[in-house]
Amino acid sequence: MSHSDDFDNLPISQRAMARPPSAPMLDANYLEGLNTEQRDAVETTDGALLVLAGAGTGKTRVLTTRLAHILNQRKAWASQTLTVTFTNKAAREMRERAEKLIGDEAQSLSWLGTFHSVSSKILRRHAELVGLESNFTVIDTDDQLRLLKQIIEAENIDTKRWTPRFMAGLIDSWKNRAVTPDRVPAGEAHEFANGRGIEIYKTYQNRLKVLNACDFGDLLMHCIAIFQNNPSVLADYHSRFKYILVDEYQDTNVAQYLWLRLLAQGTGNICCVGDDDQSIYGWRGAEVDNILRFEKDFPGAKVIRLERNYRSTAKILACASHLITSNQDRLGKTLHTEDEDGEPVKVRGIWDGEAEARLIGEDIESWRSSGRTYSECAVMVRASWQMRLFEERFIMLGIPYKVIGGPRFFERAEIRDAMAYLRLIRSENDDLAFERVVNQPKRGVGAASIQKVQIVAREMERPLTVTAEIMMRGNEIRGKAQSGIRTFLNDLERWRAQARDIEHPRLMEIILDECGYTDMLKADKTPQAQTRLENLKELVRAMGEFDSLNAFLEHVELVMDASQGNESDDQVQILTLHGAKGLEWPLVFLPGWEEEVFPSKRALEEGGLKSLEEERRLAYVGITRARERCYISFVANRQIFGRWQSVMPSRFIDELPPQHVDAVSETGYSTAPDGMSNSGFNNVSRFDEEASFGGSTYDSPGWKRAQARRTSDGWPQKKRPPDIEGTPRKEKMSDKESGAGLELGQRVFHIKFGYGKITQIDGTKLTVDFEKAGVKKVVEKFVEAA
DNA sequence: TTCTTCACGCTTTTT
DNA sequence: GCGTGAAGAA
Repeated sequence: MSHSDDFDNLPISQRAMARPPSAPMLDANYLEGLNTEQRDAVETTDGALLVLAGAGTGKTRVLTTRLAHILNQRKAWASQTLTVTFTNKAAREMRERAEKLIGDEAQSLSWLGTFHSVSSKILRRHAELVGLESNFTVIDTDDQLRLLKQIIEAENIDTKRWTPRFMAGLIDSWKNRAVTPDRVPAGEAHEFANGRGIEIYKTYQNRLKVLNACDFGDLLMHCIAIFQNNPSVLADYHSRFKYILVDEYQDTNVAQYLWLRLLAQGTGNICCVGDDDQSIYGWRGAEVDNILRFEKDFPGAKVIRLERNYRSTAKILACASHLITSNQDRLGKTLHTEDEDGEPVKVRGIWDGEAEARLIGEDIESWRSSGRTYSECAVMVRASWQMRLFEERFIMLGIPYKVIGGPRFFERAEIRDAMAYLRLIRSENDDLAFERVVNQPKRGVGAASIQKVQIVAREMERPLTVTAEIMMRGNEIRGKAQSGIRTFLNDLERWRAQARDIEHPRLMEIILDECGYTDMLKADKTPQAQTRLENLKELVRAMGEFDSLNAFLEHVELVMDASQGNESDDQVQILTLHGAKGLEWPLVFLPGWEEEVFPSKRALEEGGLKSLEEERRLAYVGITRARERCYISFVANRQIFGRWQSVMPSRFIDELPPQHVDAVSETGYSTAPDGMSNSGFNNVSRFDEEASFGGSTYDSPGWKRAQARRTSDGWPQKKRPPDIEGTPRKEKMSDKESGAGLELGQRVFHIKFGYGKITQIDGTKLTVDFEKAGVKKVVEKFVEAA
């Protein structure tokens, strides 16, 4: 992105001219307004430093000010600092804020970016060291899955039983831990098709090399390999990077940790900023351990805690802090504020999801009519399926809203198709792109014909495009497929020629029109076709912002988010808790706090205690997003995947400090059937009387339908297909019988009852003395060592 | 080859 | 409840 690359590469004389001695020192007033700890974190520039920055303690400010301070103190040129973030958004924000502090010099922060973009930049300089060319492509998940599917099928393994997705997950988890094919632990090798996973991993890596491609994990893996095997290259980066800054350190995985450690060995000047209580990406390989172990990994490291919160009212903060103390694995911080108490956090029990959406809609309307704005409100859910209800309700009420983090622009099918055409123009080696669009739009080239070409291509070791051309000449393909491939190849040839003297956005239009894609969408009368056409127009527009086709393609591969405009619109934000990190609103709604929804059922089944703690951190993140008001709610009945279920309030609700909470029943929770306890919620709202309101109160159609589906025990019928033998599946907590490996007197954890000590063992039956309930209970399942 | 039908399975998300 | 993906039918 930045053009003025490295000062390091300039002769000293030119460096001096590039930056005259009279360059104004920044006013030191950028340090003003920082508290003692923040200032300490900014000024401790040398050595290893861990900044434990709690929610709302000014983390980004410290990071950017620190960067400015290093430059201002003339400790390094901008190009000698390395700053890594996780998302493009965070990188963009850092750059913008740095620009405000140091002006144009921020342009020279050429090593500020995501782990992946920095890695890709490094890798392009040394690609030959790992057998790639410097113009390698970065493939995304979709291409990755199709590639894996081919490989697994070629190995004659049933792709239904051993899905490419599962294999992709394994490869991902290996790459997250920087595990190369020859280092896969024996135990994990058996997880896929009786140990053939390693073979597939190897073949996959080889295929990538042939395609001159990388997946996202490879960007880091290859860098690590280069550093480890080429001391001179590493030494070069050691002298280059005088200061290293890392954002969101709690989200680093093992590979990223190794990457950082290799680079930090040089000067030892590394500053990591993070918050162990906000680590919510364990499921994609993040290791909280990295932050917990920091002082061991970097001996002599200093740790600074930022505990003064500038965001939330005292009551909101008290709720969040109290909740998170239920977690065992933490470094421990005590957030405090000098803000006023504010309103207590409101906890509401509601009849069902529709009533919940109605109520929140009303709250937002009254917030708005009291002179506040929609954009000051956010609804944060655990899973994206929960968003639908709110969207429907907001549409009905005419509340403007915006869903954050919906389907990504560059992941839409039509955009990916268009991109595939461009990739084929760029390089005839792009087999994945060829497969994607030979028959898109339909040219009568079916699976059978494509397979024919693939077989020959493999034998000749040539790309599909070239092979197809040769087969055409040899008349080896007949019928519809013949003419289809013929026109496809001719078109490609023509477009390639045109690419040389036509502006690339115009070329895109020509391709889409001539290949029949536009016509195909125009003929399609479904409403989606219209939006697809508009998306393609947007793509053409976006291409105009880049100098060349290559520049555009390279950008898209790493920065998969289209910058969305009109941020200034006054809209309520609907987003997932994961999407909310780093953001804040005056008014925050946290609906859906029910057991098995939040904490999510899958998380508990698969990850046990570790996941439960992560879910709790998610709750913590949610509450701490609120500045002024926080509304938590749960329902008695919820439709999940179209099935009605009675649900229990989330355990997290009972973990809130009662003195800071205002608990209310809004819609007859107290009269809920199916033996639901009323949990002390006795108020009755107007919805209870107004069954005609349109939602599903007691005698609404929705409720009747739900009743009809219920079996005699009050639970919905479930169709449970028999488990297929051999189906890969992680061990569920619910399948784990207790007793195995547990001893008398051992401290254990139970998903429902919490911590306790085993007082008696009788086969699989354990008698456990639970700390919380203060009761002895006999339990058979859901127990694990604490 | 393409159209139709049936079964499955389904957090979270970035790069 | 909905979209995907594979097997069978035209």
